[in-house]
Amino acid sequence: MKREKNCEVTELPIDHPSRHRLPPLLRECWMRLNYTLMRRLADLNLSPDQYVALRWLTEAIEKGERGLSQKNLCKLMSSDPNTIAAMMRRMEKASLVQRAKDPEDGRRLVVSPTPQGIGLYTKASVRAKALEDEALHGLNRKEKEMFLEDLNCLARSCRETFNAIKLSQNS
Amino acid sequence: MKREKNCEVTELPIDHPSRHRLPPLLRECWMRLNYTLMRRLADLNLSPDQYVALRWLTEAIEKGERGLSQKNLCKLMSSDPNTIAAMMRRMEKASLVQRAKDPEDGRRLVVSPTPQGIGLYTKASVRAKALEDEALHGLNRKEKEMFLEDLNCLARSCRETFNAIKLSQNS
DNA sequence: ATCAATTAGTACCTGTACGTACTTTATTGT
DNA sequence: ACAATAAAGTACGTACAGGTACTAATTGAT
Repeated sequence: MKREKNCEVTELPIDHPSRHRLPPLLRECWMRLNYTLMRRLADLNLSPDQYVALRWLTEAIEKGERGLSQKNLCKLMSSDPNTIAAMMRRMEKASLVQRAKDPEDGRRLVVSPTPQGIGLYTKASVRAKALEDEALHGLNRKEKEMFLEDLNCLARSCRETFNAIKLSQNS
Repeated sequence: MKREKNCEVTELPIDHPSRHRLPPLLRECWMRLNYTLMRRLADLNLSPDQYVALRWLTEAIEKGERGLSQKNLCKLMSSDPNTIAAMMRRMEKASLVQRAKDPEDGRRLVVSPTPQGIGLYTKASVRAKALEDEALHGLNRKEKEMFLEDLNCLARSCRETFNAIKLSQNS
């Protein structure tokens, strides 16, 4: 039965401009969704990012590949070599993944999930999928489909501006 | 004239499941949009998060308030007290904001932007808005409107699950 | 009026995002 | 064949995300 006594700012007014602007909405969705998943995976000692990495690695194994290079993980996770390297080091220490030099290319480290890592991924994926459904429960099937379509379109635009920057850096 | 010789994984296949799943799409949009803004604000020595903070602070001043408490900033930015405190400390050192004890409540620190901070925000906001338009250029006016509507709905769901977790923590 | 509970903020920790500068291994142009 | 280039990782630094544990100020219940 708690009340805000000195209610400075609690909720955004329904007509606040931020309700119609992309960056604040996107930020809020991502932050809260990520935070919620973090809390729901906390007992597994798995962060959302580590979960995503395990997903890509497990799928690669299922497709019959030996694993993924860290570079590949960077691209798939829209991340950065440094970030991935640090994460893989932690995950290797936690026995969730293994790393081995690629015999075909001595520069590459091929990362693969351990059985333990795959098991953890399986457990976590149930919760992650449930959360996704909860987040989208306000939209009906048709709306959901269109929304994801638009989001995909947005992702494409973001990829383009992103690539434009990345290319201009090597000049 | 660069080519990938050993093209392991470059682009996601057009029918990959990730193209229709919320978390990967949301992650990609947010990461890339944020990264792009970061690069475009780099010469101003302003991070995307600091830009967002300046936006809330400047708007508060324009509405005639003295500023915002750090707690308020937390809520508005869907962030965390620790994160905000550290950011405000950095921004105070950079003379972008001032902090003063609230005479009405000795616990609170009221943060307000300096003239310099407001000036920087004004410069940055032009670039931020341009980026937003670029990101959404693939959607027409009607689609854009509906998309933001749905995103708002998603944000509401995320707020609810988020609040559920926050409340259960104090029990 | 007092004392327990709540609230705002801090200190210090781990983990993620990304920058620059570097090593090692592969590839390419001549 | 060999020097220049490029690619994959790493080391180390700063900024953000959030945890626990703490201080100090305020509120509320008795």
